[in-house]
Amino acid sequence: MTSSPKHAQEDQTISPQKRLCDYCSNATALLYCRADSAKLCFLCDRVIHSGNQLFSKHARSPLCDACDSSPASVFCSTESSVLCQNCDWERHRLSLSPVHNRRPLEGFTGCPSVSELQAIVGFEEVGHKTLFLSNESGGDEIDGFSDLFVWDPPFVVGLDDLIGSTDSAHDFEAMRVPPLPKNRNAACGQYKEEILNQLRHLMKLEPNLNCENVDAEPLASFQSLMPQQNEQPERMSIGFADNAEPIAFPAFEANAIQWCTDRDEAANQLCLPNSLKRKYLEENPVVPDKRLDTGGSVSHANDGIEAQSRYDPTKYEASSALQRVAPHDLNSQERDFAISRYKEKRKTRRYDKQIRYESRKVRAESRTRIKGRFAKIHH
DNA sequence: AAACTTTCTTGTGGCTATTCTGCGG
DNA sequence: TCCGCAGAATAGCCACAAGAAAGTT
Repeated sequence: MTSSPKHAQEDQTISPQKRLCDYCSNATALLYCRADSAKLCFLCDRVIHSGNQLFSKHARSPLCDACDSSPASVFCSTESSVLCQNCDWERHRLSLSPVHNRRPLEGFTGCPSVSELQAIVGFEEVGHKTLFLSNESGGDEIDGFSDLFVWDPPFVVGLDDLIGSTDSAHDFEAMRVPPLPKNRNAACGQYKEEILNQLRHLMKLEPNLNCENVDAEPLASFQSLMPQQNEQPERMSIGFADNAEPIAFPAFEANAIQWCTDRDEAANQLCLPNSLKRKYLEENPVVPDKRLDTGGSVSHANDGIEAQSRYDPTKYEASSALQRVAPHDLNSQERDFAISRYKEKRKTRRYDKQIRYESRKVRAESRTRIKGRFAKIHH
């Protein structure tokens, strides 16, 4: 490890001016709403997205600690930062030690209560009482919660680990049950204090603002959406592979928080509009490297489910990524770089067809056709 | 600057023709 | 090694509402 959290924080220039809430232009923005293309503080997020059921469907994510302008999708516990995919890539690509502890970050929709917001940003074990106590004492106890944000990622044996195993960077303990994180969702990045401050502020206003009767059973609405803990070792062992069975999410309910991850259908419908994903993929420097990306036979791999059934993408991609880049052509650093890039790219890959506009799909399905082609409708 | 109108571009699914792949003679 | 066949995979076509962009008031 070349960059400790402290070091990372020194590198990080926290700039409140850049993070001003787009709505009130006053508070520090902590969330990003893709649908609104807006940076928002907790309060404005609440105000805006409790307005009606349609708005409440907007998927929000933590704001990237690095660029302050994009939705974060990765939490790096080594740097204690939440990062968007671009920044995550930039940072960890250049890092000489690519084994920072990172994990996908989950967004949310709906109109979360303070309790749920606590859970979302990783303060679920803090509790209301402690939150107020912390407030009364000026918030200096924030560091007292620091252990809540520590999560030692488990050593597990997955394909990715095996790919990188030749550099003997890992000491595998096959079959070892990974320790569960103290606070699975702790991912508040560099703005812990601001998050706590705004949570406290929200809590004071909660009786007036609460758009749901969730506090009767705080957290219940989204805890039920979380993977069972006893599933975690298995999920971990597959390294969040894209071809993993998606989590079965309940149907969307306007006021229920929906956890979004990159690996399930809900994520692609709620978290990141396909247009944005496409745009991101086009702009993201992660993607274009001819040596890795121009496998002709792979070019249609994301066209449909059929493609998925044709081969095991994990096995194929892993082996082909290494085969196409002949090992003897690369030194170990380049190889690590290529592999880490492959891993990053795989995180965002989807194999099922993505529908950008459901309304167009509905219309297309109901349109008259002649031999499969759309037919003119004569009025 | 905001509201409104017009023009241009995009995305959607079922079918078919074409291309690719594997196998046996 | 070449050829033919069968089956699988892929590309392209179609119309038009929705969305985006540009222009006007």
